[in-house]
Amino acid sequence: MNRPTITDIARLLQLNPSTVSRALNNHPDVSPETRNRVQELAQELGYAPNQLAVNLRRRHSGLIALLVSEMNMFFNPSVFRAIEQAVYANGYQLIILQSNNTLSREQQNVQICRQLAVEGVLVSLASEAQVLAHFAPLLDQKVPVVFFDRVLPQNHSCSVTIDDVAITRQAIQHLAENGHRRIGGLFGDPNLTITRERFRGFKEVLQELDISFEEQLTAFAQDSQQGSQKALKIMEEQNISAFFAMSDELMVGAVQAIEQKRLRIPEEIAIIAISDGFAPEFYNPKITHIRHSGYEVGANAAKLLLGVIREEIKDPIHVQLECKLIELGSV
Amino acid sequence: MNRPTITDIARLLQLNPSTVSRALNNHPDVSPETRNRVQELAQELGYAPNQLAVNLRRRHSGLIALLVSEMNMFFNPSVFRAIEQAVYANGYQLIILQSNNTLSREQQNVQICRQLAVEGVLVSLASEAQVLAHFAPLLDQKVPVVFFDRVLPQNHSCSVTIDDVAITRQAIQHLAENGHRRIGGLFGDPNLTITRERFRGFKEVLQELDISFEEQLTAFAQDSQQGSQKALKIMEEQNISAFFAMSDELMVGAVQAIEQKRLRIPEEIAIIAISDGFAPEFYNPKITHIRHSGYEVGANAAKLLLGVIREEIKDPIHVQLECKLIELGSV
DNA sequence: AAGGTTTGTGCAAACGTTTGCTGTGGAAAA
DNA sequence: TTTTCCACAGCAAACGTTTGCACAAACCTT
Repeated sequence: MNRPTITDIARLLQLNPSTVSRALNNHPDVSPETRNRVQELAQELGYAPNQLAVNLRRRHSGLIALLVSEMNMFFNPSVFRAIEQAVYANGYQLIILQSNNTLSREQQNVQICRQLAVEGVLVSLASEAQVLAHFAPLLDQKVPVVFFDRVLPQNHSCSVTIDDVAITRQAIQHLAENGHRRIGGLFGDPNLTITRERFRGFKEVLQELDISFEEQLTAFAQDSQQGSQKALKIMEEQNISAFFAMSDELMVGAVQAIEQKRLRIPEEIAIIAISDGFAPEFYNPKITHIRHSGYEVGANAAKLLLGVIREEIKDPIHVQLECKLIELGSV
Repeated sequence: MNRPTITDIARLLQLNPSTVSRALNNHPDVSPETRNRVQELAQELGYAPNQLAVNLRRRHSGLIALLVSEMNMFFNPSVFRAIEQAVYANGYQLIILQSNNTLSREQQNVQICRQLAVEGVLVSLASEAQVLAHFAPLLDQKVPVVFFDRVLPQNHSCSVTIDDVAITRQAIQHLAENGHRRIGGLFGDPNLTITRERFRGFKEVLQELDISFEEQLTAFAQDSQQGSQKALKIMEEQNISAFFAMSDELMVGAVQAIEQKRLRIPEEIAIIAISDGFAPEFYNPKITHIRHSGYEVGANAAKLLLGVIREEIKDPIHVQLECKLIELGSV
């Protein structure tokens, strides 16, 4: 037999499908005897409800979507792990949609969310997205949306971020306390708010510390390889005693460049990064960093989303996570 | 108005829902004039088909499931990227289910696949899974399943793997050609077939090379940190001139240990690994490795699965990917 | 013993589509 | 003119559930 349905069970037991449905859902209206007969047969036939039909009838999908720019090995895996755990623990399924950092793909993904009637959406924006208009189809339908990590300031939904300026200040101050005054800065995609904010923080704190900001000591790079090249260039053309890397990817690039020049960390050049905490362990000495936990981000984003779905959260909440300085090596 | 349906459009245009459906699907039976009227109104109302209803009616879900043991930063991201791309390009949605390496969770995930009526399943087994019985509910319903990476030898579905013995031979031979005869071996979870095969290959090739196998030169570790500890122990207690690491994770662990002992690569100790190719770039000199491309694995697995779904592939195909030696530093 | 309440079950509609069949009007063919 | 055919649209069933309502039988009240 093909996959058995409620109707099959009803026919075999001379019952009405509705009774079978109630029996399977432990509805109090059905007699214990009938309930048992139904459940036993269901077990025997290996019955599993057709979730498609259930969802259609119940007008929800049990789906939560994760919209993410791309898979990368640094930040994402721990975010995913946290989200998947929370989503699973609450009986939802997670579907993952990538935008590859393009706006068009992000728009498509929003459409897909609508079509699948997802009940909530977690978003880390594509770098091309400079405005949130393309989320209107979801927001109009009151589909809960939570933005995390890569967000835009003007969003009216919940969000999970960190205080980029403060975190950068923390990093640079730590370098300054250790006597560094010529600090190279490695930054990511300048289209991202996180990049712009961290860059702004970088300039601000230098000013506070009475260090003049020199553009030639900074660089923007899209990936670790490019980061490595730009770090190399800075080291060759400028005189710096430390690097600040705004992400794991750029930290790796910087270390690569430093090792290529056969400089010792931290004696000849120091490095500090904003990091999820895993990659800094790869090296010896381990890299001092400000811990920006992807797991925490994911867990908080999921928690907010579930709160909004359950209507426990009515108004947008903007969570800013605390970030701690993790001293693993001297700088 | 709430999300508009086909029936809404039909009512507004004084048409039958079936005509609207056909118009939207460009069915030839509907006049160009009607088609235009329908499509214009649909556009105006922002109509998007309810995929739940479509799927129920069409008796398929448009879903492909990815069952994976856990998120880790090394192998998985590139596998995911490849799979997501292929799945998306073919109009399916990807849902991701983690087992956390437990059998019970993997069983649950199989049930979820059934309930959601997924049309295909890609599986990298949990380490606890020593038998494939729990996939019977899917296989009985003729749901296409493709196993990749972490597989069991007795599977009767398609699979994508590498020749673990051959690849290990390649690595060790390369070390031997460079004069290494005392080689430490770092291996992963011994419950996994890949681990056992690579370990077997390790022993076999040593024999072929007339090097006696010494158990104390090898270790099994679950993660990079444990790998690092065990590598340290081997270096301290034994006299070796090179390490073989069977995965990126263990390579990182080994390098960590080597750097901790302040040994130079490759002058004082060499290292070779089986790797996706990304992490070896972190270091300087870069790590020579056998390239086991996660992207290739994902792409091939997805291609096989789509082939089976489209019924282009009838009989189980077992793909064994070629792996190339990538010499980045001398060993 | 008549009325009221409870208990268990069935009926049918609904969720939003798709699709085989039927039916109509008009054009083309005889 | 009559027949044949075709283009177009509607009807209704189906996908597998859930659920409000109706209803019968059995059980309590007075």
